[in-house]
Amino acid sequence: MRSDATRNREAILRAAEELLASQGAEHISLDRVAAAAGVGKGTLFRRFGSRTGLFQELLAERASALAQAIESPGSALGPGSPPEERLLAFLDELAELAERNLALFAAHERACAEDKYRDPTYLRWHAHVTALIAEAGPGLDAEFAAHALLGSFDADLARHVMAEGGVARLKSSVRGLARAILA
Amino acid sequence: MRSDATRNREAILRAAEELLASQGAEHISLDRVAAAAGVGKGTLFRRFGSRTGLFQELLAERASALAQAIESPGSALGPGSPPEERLLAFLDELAELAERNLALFAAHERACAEDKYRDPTYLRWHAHVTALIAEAGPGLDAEFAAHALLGSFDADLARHVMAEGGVARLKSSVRGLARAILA
DNA sequence: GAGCATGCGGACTGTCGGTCCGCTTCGATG
DNA sequence: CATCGAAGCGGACCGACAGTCCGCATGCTC
Repeated sequence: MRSDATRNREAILRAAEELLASQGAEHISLDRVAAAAGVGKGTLFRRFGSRTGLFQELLAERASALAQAIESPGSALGPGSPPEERLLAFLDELAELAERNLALFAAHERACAEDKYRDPTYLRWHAHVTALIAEAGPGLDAEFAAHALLGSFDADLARHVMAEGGVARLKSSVRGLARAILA
Repeated sequence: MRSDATRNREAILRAAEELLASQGAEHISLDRVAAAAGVGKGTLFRRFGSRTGLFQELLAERASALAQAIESPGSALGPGSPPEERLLAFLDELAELAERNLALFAAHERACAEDKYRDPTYLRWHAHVTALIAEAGPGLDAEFAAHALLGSFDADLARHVMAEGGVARLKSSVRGLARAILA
């Protein structure tokens, strides 16, 4: 990749973040993002392919720390801890992530409306949760339960829950659901 | 309402259903619905206000039998039965409804993307499920748990689950989740 | 059958995602 | 440093679509 391309890529991602932060998830058109990045629309599309691609990459970026934490031993999240603990810790982190990136979550959902289950970040999360549920071994459809659990972080639901009670309520409600599933 | 208005209203709803059945949820533009109904676009908008309004009414129509069943005593669904039984019966019915109306569910979701929690049909379902969970009385955030449970009927998730195992799997997975929540 | 509220239709508008292509810039090579 | 091809750029352009508007038609009431 040429150096100007790299620079533009970064500019676009930062512009998108800034618009999400300042305007919320609605009314973020790609024209606007391109303009804010000081870049032509063609450039945006060459880099990211589509609206979907842009928000997927943005989410992947924001989720990368968590993705790493999942795989490195030494915390409650990582391999080595009992599955129950890992799951609860993971969900807590996800709640934090959702709180800090509600607008991004919303925009991402909107952009991935078709093929919601083909987003790489979501797939990783889902595989992780499914594995943990299966490992903890209740007699449930683990794959399904994982989807249901991750559904808690649907942007609208999360916003609604946090509107009364903040992240604390989101975390504790999700933990309650997770415990019920594991029991 | 004038008689031609009533007739057109019906024609629009039937045309929308037919397009959903024949084309799936994507690419159903309101122009197309109006054309298929043999009606001008203005008529459609005067009747239903917006895309959202159209699909909300269509869903309400399809859900009306269930809405009635919920309130009339005499079946497992109705008042008089123990909350657990009522909940499971309700979810079974919802699964049937979802199976028969997958495309409508999808279109409805798309159309209600903003304000998903302001749809009257969803609100009724949610109130019902919340009440039943609260009545069965586990130490859970009933409102939240109801959203999570209803999330099972997200069109994409339902399709995905039914792709391997049909309604039977959807029903049993949802029942499993519901039992876990009530336990 | 006259008068009018109600309703009709479809041309029109503004917005947006995505494409296209002639021009520019980067950076490898000698 | 000069050359040159490949990589990248930008923004005019396109097609689709939700939603509006208004002059005309139609059903209803008296």
